[in-house]
Amino acid sequence: MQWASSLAWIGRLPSTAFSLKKKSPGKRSGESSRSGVQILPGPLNIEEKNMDFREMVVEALHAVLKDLSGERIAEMIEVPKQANLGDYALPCYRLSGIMKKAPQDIAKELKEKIALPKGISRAEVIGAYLNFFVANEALAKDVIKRILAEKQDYGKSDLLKGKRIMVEYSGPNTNKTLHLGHLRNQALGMAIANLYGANGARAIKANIYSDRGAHICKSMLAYEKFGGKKTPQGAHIKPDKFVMDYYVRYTTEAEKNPELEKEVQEMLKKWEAGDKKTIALWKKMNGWALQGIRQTYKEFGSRFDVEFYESKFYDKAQPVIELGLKKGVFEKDESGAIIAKLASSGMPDKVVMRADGTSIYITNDLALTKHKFEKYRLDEALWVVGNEHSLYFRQLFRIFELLGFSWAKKCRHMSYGLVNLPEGKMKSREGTVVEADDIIREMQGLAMAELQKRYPEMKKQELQKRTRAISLAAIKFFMLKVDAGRDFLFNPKESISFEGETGPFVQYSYARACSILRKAGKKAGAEIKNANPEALESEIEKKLIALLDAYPKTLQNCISNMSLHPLCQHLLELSSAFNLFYHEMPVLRAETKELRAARLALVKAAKIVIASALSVLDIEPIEEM
RNA sequence: GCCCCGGUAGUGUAAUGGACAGCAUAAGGGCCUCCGGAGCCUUUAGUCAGGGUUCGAUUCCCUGCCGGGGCGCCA
Repeated sequence: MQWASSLAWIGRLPSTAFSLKKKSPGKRSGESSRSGVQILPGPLNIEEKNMDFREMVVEALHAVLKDLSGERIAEMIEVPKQANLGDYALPCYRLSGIMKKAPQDIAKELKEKIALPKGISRAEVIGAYLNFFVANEALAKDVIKRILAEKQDYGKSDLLKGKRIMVEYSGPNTNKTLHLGHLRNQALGMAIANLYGANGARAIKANIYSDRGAHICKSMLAYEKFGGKKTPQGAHIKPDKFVMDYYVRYTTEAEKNPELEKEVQEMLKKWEAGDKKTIALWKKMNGWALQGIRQTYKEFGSRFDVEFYESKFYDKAQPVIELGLKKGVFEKDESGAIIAKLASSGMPDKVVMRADGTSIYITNDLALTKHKFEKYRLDEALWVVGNEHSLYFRQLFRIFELLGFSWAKKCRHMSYGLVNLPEGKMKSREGTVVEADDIIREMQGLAMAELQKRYPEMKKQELQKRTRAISLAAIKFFMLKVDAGRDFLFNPKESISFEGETGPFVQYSYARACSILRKAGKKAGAEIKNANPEALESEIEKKLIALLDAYPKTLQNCISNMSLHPLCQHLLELSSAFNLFYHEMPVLRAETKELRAARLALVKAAKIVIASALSVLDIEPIEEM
């Protein structure tokens, strides 16, 4: 949404390595001469090799619309929403503004003058659109051959080649268990890192443990007062949950006794001073929390290449603070607190260090971000953090700019909305939090029940393996299929029902494809190798092929918009199209040997693309459901 | 008070300013001697209100209404 225009160095993607770009250097879209656009019948000398159909259409149009740059034309080309309207279309409305003619007439004139390249079977005027139809055979052959040759690499690019991008996500507090919102965060973090990785970047997955500060002292204080010598092991409670119980205890006690707040501040001071007893308590409780949180990461499949701890960075900010004071970016106010003055940037001021000299959250980021860029030589740092912190990040990034750090412009906040539940709101500071562990367990239970119903004889090990894959797919896909910037409603029952727009639905389609290939027997490999995809002529097959063809474009769309949901939507369409194909078109018992081979090749291609897309989303494709 | 973000069928959601606003669920009607029915086909139903820009607005601008979030020592 508001971060859509980010990633400056990615910028607007050129329309698929458009080859005419070189021929019109420096000509920016929009400045092409208003008056002199004419339709000229032109000689056509289009090389067909290594050019996709879109480029062919653009070049053919460029030949008759010489006054418009190829880029400009490429911008105007659309893909019709209805398949029966063709594969590419040129809306002529904008041309009518330039050429002072009715758009319908322009479309007609273009149709007459244009020379169709091979591979484009026909052009048709429909309303004010000139629609192009790719020859079925050509598209089928091209797409399927390409997928079978490139395998998992199909659709991936080297757009981000050489870029080092750090994706920081999860960021748990070590006084609480992970909650439902963390699952969205982690699904997004892993998927965006995978997406960058698939397009050539070195994507570094990073975590920051917020393991010190006033909030941590609260659970420590409660344990000190009420915990005695209890341990998670003794109490048979998951260790992070055990720690959180004391945090909750603090909150209820503090309502009765506001004096506790002062004790917290005292404890924080002692902690920062390195008081032995306080540190020992902190180490003990923090160890418990980390142990429990990591267990949840393992369950959910969250992985990190680097782990940072606030406790190791909060006190490294002194040089940055001093630089800020020297440059006048920061000021000390009457109370002694250090303030970043941001009014001239149109933002509220921001306290960067408390009056008593202790650190707050931003103090850590001041030091850690510098460390990230210097040590990891990043081209971009991304923070996957909820959108309630968007002002915080605007302030943080602005401070970096004011301090004159060269990398200030390479910081991005990937924000996301709240996860709501049917029963009510999901907020981390209210009592109604839904714990990640509970959600995962609930989903596993439902997945397992479904599997046991279907396969009562299944062995325990296999059952557990599938349960895990399916339940995680249900959660992750549900989290990723909607626009990250928006709040959305997570409906456990719906995602568990395995009907509709769900991860398991996609997995099921994949399993069906695998099943066909398995049953095709040993000769299938040879059949596919020698297959002639041009035999695929039905509308159903064509639709499926078109979606396979559009996959690379969807991936690029995801990168330029920093979003994952278009990929999920594409995957749903692809799965639906595959299921329809599966239902209507016999493969193993196809009418002819040629058709059988061609359809096997199509199934293989669909299988490859589904698996590849799922792996970007960090969802496991399974051969059997 | 100021700032940011939302408002699309009963419900959940999609749509670089373009064709008939897609999809899923729910509700109704169909399809298993046939490669896995966790599937497929089909019917009903929607852009908060009012202005503006545009050939064209769910999309951009303004106003209002409703909802969410944020605003110097909480993460």
